[in-house]
Amino acid sequence: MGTTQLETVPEPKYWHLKTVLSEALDSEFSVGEILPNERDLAARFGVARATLRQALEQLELEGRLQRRRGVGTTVAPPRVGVAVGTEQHVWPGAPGDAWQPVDCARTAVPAAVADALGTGRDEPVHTVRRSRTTHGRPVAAELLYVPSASVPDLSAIDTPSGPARARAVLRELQRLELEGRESAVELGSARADDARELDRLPGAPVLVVTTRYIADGRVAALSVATYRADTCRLTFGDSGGVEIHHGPHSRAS
Amino acid sequence: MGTTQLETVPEPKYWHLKTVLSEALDSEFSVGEILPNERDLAARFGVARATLRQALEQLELEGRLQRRRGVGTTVAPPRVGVAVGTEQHVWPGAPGDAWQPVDCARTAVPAAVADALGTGRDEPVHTVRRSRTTHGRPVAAELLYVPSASVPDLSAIDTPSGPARARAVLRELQRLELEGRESAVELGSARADDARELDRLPGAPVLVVTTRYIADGRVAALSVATYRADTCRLTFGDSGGVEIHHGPHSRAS
DNA sequence: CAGTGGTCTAGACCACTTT
DNA sequence: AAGTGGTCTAGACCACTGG
Repeated sequence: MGTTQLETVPEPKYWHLKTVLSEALDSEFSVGEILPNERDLAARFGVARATLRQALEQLELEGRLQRRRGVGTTVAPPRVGVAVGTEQHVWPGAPGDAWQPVDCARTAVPAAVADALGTGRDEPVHTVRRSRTTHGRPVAAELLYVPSASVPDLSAIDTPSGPARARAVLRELQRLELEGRESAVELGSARADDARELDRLPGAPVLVVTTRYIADGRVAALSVATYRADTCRLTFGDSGGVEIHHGPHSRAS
Repeated sequence: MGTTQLETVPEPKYWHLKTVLSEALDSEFSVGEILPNERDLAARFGVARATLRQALEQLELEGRLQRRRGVGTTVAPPRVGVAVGTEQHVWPGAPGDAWQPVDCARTAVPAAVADALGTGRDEPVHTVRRSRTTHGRPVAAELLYVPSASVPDLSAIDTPSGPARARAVLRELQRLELEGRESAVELGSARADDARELDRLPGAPVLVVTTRYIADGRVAALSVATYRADTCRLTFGDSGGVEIHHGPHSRAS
C-alpha cells in the first residue's frame, strides 16, 4: 500500500507505435526520405495495417510525415511559419501581400457568411478567390466576400471575369479607410475545392482563419482562409517567421 | 467528346455519410441531444462500424459532435471564442488574465524549449503549469517556461511548492518591462498529461499556441498553451468573442 | 504494369460510465 | 451487469502514381 500509483493502464498499441516511430524519425531518418510501405512496417512491428495507419495518421497530423497515394510516406520538413496577423492594418490585396488573386464571381453566399456581413441572405456579394504559396508550395486558399456596398464604384459590367476582376474588386477596397480587423482560428476539414487547391485529399485537416475587416462601422469584407494544418504554423505578433525548431506537441514529458 | 467532365469519381462512403449526418444535425437535432449508438447508426446506414466512425471522427474534429466513452455521442454546442492575442502587451499572470496557476517546478526542459529560450540544454528553468477554463469547462493547459535569469530576486528556498510558488514566479515576472510578444498557432495532438487536464483522450487534436515574451532583448519567458481544438475558436484582434455563428468549414459549396 | 496509400468489412475484445 | 465508445485484427478491393 506504500507503492505509488502503479501504471496499470496498458498504453494503446498505436500510441506506443507512434512514440517509437517518432523517435526513429528524429534519429534515423532525414527530411524527404521515404519510409518503408505500410504493409512492411505493419509486419515489422507485428501489428495490423490499420493499427499502423492510426500511428502514421497522428504523425502526419503533427506535421512529421507526408503521405501521398501511389507514391509513399516521406519525412516532412519542419512546418513553415506563415504570418497571418501583421500589425499593420491593411486591406487584402494591398501591395506586397502574400496572396494571388485567382478568380471572382458575384454569387449568393452561405447563410453564416451573410450573417457575419450583415447583408441579406440572398443578396449577392463579390466572392474573390485567392491562393497563397510559400517556397513554391500552396499553403492556403481564401474566399474573400465583399458586399457590393463596399465597392460602390465598381463597374460590374465592364470588368472581365477571372483574376482581372478580382484585382478590380481589391483595388476598390483600398479606397475605404480600414478601421479594424478581427480574426479567429479554428480547426476544420478541407472542402473538396479547397483540398484540390491545397494538393490534399478532401477532409484533410486545415486551420481556418476567419477575418472581418471593419470600415465605416460595418463589416466591409470577410475573409475565410484555409491553411494546410500539416505544413503550416500560423504566426502573429511582431515578427513573421522566426524559428522555434519543431512544435512541442507530443513530445515525451 | 463534347460532354463536360463527368463526375466519374465515386465519393467515399464515409464522406457522403458525414454530409448526411451533418445535415441531420442541423435540422433534426439540438445541442446536447444524444445520438443513437455507433452500432445502431452503422446498421441504419448499412455500413461497417469503422466506416461510420470515420464520419463521426471528422464531425467531432469540426466541433459538431462530442463523444465520450461509456456515455455516448452528443451534439456539441458551437465553439467558444477564446481570446489569445489581446493587444495590450502584458505578462502572463497579470491581474485579470484568464489563467489559473496550478503548479510550479524547477526542471530541465525539452531541447526545443531550451533553444527557444536561449538557455543551455540542461539548465533548469521554472516551469509553471496553468489552466484555463471557460463557462466552467477546461479549454486549455499551459506550460510557462521562465529562465532563472528572468526572476533573479525569487528566493527559491522559501517559497513553497504548488500554486503559491507559481504565483511567486508570475509576480516576479511583472517587474520586467515587456517589450514584445510573438505567437504562433499550430495543430498538435494532446500529450497524456494535457489530455487529462483537458478531459480528453491522449492524442486528441489540439491547437498549440506558442508565445515568446521578449524583455531586455531576450526571450524572458516561453508559453506553450494547448487548447482543445474541438471546442475552441481562437480569436485575436480588437474584440474577444463576437459571434460568427458556426465556422464555415465543410459546408456545401 | 506493379506498388503505393485510401477505403471498407465483419468481427472481437477492452476501458469506461452508469444503473 | 449492461451499454457505450476505443482499440485491434485480417483480410479485401479501389484509386492513384510511376516506370
